[in-house]
Amino acid sequence: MADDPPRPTDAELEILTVLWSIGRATVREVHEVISRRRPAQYSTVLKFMQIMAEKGLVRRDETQRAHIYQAARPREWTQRQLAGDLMERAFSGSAKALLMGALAARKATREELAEMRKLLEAYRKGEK
Amino acid sequence: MADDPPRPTDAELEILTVLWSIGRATVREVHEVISRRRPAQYSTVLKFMQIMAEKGLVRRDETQRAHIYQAARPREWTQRQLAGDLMERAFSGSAKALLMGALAARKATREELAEMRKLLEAYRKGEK
DNA sequence: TGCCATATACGAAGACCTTACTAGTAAAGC
DNA sequence: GCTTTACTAGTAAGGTCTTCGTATATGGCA
Repeated sequence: MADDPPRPTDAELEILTVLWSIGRATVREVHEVISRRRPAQYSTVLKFMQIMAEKGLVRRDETQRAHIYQAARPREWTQRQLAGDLMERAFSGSAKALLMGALAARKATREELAEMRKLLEAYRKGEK
Repeated sequence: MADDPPRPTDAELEILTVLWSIGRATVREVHEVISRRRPAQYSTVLKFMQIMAEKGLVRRDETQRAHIYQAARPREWTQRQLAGDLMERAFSGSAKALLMGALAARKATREELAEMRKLLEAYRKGEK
């Protein structure tokens, strides 16, 4: 497996999010999704995706004229990196502190709280 | 109250962490703590703290020759911003997903898991 | 075969981030 | 008082991030 890609920037993360959600896609398709939310030039999105290919954040298939892109790492992998990085840098490595921050930022629903409790429970029983 | 300060950069967050831990401090004191961990020029730290003052991330008392700095916002406030921001951008607003990422990044101890469970419990009972 | 639509590639500007040197100034010590 | 020391401010270089205009290539179709 190749080297780990670097932490994505804000704009790069936005594109990765689109790729994770729709899977393999052309620049045009990604641009369409993004420009539905905010103004963005096609060439800007293209540029980002070229840079991301260089960085190893995405892989691309160039056999077609319109290159096909896909995220180089699954969503969960990147989420783990990002959560771990922030936990380290801003919460002195404490998952509990990070959880507190998240709950303070946006109140979770009763259901979400229950699911999280189940998650912790699973971890307690020697979950890997 | 003044405008919310922007999200701190990596280097800024490192300095804030020092300020939160030792409270009010001069550039020299902050520099000493940081250079104990990694090479860093005094003037670099100074420059950062000047920029942070402009951005509103820190406040400074200039009555002494050696200015006294302090974080403009408490640690918890900034942690809430950062957790909320990442939760929004990388976890589509799901606290549960963020928690999963954090747990996957670094296995929590049994005690930490228990404390987190208690935390969720408290939230369930209409905690503010 | 030549034109049009649509791709990619390239270049570049402007903001911000990181780092560090140096000039100038104020305090402190001799 | 004068020198040394310590601090701030200013300047600048080099890198990254974000944005976009434009040039160039390619495939399809009339």
